[in-house]
Amino acid sequence: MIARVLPDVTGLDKTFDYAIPDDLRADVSVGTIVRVDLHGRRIGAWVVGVLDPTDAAVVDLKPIAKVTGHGPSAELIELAEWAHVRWAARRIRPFLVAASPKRAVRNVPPPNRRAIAPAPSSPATTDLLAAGGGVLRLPPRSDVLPTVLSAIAVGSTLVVVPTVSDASLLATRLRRTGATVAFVPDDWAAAAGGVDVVIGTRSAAWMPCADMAAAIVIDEHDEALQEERSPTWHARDVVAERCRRAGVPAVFVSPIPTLVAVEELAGPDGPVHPPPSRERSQWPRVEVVDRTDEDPWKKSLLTSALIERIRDPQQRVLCISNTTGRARVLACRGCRALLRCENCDAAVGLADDGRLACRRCSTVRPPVCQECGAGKFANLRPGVTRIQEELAAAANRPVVAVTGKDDEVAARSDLYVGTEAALYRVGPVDVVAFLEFDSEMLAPRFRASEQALALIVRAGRLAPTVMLQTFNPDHEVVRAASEANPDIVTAAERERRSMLGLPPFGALALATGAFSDEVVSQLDPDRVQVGGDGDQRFLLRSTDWTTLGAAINETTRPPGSRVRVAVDPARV
DNA sequence: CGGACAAGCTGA
DNA sequence: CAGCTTGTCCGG
Repeated sequence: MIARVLPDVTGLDKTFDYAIPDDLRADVSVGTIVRVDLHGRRIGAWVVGVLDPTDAAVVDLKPIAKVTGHGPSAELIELAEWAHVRWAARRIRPFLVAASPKRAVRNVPPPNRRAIAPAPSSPATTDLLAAGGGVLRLPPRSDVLPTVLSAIAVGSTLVVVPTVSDASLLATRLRRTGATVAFVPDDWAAAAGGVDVVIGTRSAAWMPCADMAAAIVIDEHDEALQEERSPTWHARDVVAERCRRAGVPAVFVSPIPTLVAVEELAGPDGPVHPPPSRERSQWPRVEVVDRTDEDPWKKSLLTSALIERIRDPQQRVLCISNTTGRARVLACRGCRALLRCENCDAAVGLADDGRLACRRCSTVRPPVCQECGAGKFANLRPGVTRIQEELAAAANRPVVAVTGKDDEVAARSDLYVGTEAALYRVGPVDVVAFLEFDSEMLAPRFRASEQALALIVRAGRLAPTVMLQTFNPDHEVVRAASEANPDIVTAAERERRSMLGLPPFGALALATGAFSDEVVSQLDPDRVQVGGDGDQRFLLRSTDWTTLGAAINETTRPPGSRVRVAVDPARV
């Protein structure tokens, strides 16, 4: 027999045929990780096909040198081939690396499943699984354990969770119920053998799950589910396609399902959710501080409502302020309106030439207020140090600045200030206050609304009360959060994106880096529309992901080019 | 990717 | 023309 092999070598995306020696015959099948001699060196490789000798024209084949161990199943190799078009990856290798064990796995243990399945406790999940899967909307402060237990009742379940800490916490709780758990990628072998639950972060989408009967993606809206390096694959989409191919139901759980999930993964009736009163009870209390009555250029970010909170020594408060690397937010001195793009409604900043420029759609207009025609503006964005000083003075207690670099917040305090990264560094508090929520909500990115709502969800898990200081109290994000009704954002997003042909109504990619212009010029204009977005920065649009990915993969890269293609970028 | 080999450049 | 660099090709 002959093994067709893909080398685990960067820059070599080509298959080679090797003879399978008789003594290795039983150990070699599609997915096996082997070592072979190629061009004078011994390299690792995946077996991607096993052929009959009559199929191969070549006679003189070298033998496989050694069998390293088990690797991704044939189904996952096919999924990798799909993903390489879906995310316009030049090579299949990164996906096979994601699907392979970190260390050689010689033996796969026998199945280890709990004899009696734990009682299902989420009827909604049971119904969704029976209906072939869908989207389950569970409020921020609810527990996902019943959902996973209901899935286990059906059979082996693959569970994807955005963060390591949440995944290991859930794994521990699942073990306590008596379920057998493989925490991947560490327990790759156990997962391949067969357990009740295979659980892990993003990469779990590529992990083995013997006799998979269901898959659950937790916090489908979370950006951590997308790989930030190219290829920018998204665990939600990988799991959806994997389950579709396997004929297995998948449930996507989130307090705020993305428009992509609602349109593509939910049933015709949309996401399944608890009755509004119950959903509302597990959302944080959202306190909207309307700043439109203030003088935006005179007043600091400390509103009277906030000062009242931080002066209360019983209250642990985390203040979130975005100061670094953000577009400036301007307000009109005449009518106090926030300056917005006339084309797409995003907040606009002052460009170097003195005109107003939108970073979302690149529309430029003269420095004139869209509401009253005045030409004088106030910059609404002070620095973080000043905020810290102001907070300390107003609260009359020390303020800890949570900076990006500290792993742990050193000083124990009850009053913190930081950027949104602080939401992942500070423990439970009483209040999370977004000092300038407009910079999140109106950020010049097409997913800004969903991302702003995600911040409220994150904050709502740290604190029972979330404060939003805003000049736009009627904005869809503010209303959705206060009313605990994510449909408000979904409806607005659906209208906007279907009009602009943005995902899920079209395919989008961002090409950056040296020689991007040369690569982009090769794209077939009938299939891909190219928009310039600055020097060596191009937005690529198409009708669907397959067309876009195939067209990008057909391009050739000139030597020395460092072109990065981000398909379905989270932040443009 | 990395080895092999060819073609091009340099200096004595 | 040896000795070195640079570029292109190819591997089973």
